[in-house]
Amino acid sequence: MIYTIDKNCITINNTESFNIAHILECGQVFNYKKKEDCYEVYSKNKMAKIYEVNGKYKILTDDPTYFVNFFDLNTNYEEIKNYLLNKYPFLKEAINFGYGIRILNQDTLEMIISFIMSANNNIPRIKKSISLLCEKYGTKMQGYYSFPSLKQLSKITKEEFEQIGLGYRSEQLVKTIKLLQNYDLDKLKNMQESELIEELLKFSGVGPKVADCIMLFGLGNKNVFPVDTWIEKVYNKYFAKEKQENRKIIRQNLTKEFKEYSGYAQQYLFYYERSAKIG
DNA sequence: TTCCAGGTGCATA
DNA sequence: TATGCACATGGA
Repeated sequence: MIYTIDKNCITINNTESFNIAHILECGQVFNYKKKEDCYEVYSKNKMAKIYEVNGKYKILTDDPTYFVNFFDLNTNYEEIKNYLLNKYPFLKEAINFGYGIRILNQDTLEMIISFIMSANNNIPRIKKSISLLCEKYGTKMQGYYSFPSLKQLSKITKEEFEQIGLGYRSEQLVKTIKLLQNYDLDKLKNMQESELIEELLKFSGVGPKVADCIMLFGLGNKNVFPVDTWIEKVYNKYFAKEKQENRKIIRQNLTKEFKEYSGYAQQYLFYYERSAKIG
């Protein structure tokens, strides 16, 4: 166990597989802010402040149980990293670089909305739009705004989405939110993978890559390997005998190789590749 | 100014 | 089923 809980504080005692910068900046989550002395992470209508104190982390929150699950604190990441390192030596640099990554268990609705916004977009801009979305349409909490509920989302017009910089994704968002009315999101948690992908693809703005991200970050499915522009670069660098641009084939090959470790391997590689490129 | 970003939808063959 | 193009926007 890497953590202990005392009232409103979770203490991370072992930081070998918990680094808040790695966790937040590896592209799986957009709704957080870096403050002078801590990070603030927002999820649904909850918030946690993460402080680094004497080489440990203190996570302050009104709902420790929620954030224990959110940060996936009951999963042993040392085992996962050792498995990957032993089987795939070429991952060494990526895992050493992002040693403190954990795959977050995020809210399904929030992931659907956020990753529709992410298509053909860049991370700083996605973060900005989501921050504005919460400020304008979420509920005012103590010192922050909640992510808008489905009811709040359903009142947002296409034009209003455009005003927070969402461009042509605005219409897709309106369509998807309409489809989500009277929709049981919990049923997604009990579906088999192939059936689940088919179901997610019914949402406007959700293609194969966004569906994979929703499954990985919002439904706990580690068997998927989202292939975006960065992973395409990685694939052609480490795996491909000849240049492969068909992302469907890239995904097939990677999931076949990494199986239930796909999601983890994907995050280490994505974070390393993107960080190296943008400095 | 041009290129690129956690791609998708749609028309066409 | 596979391919190719249009699509808003802003940072680098």
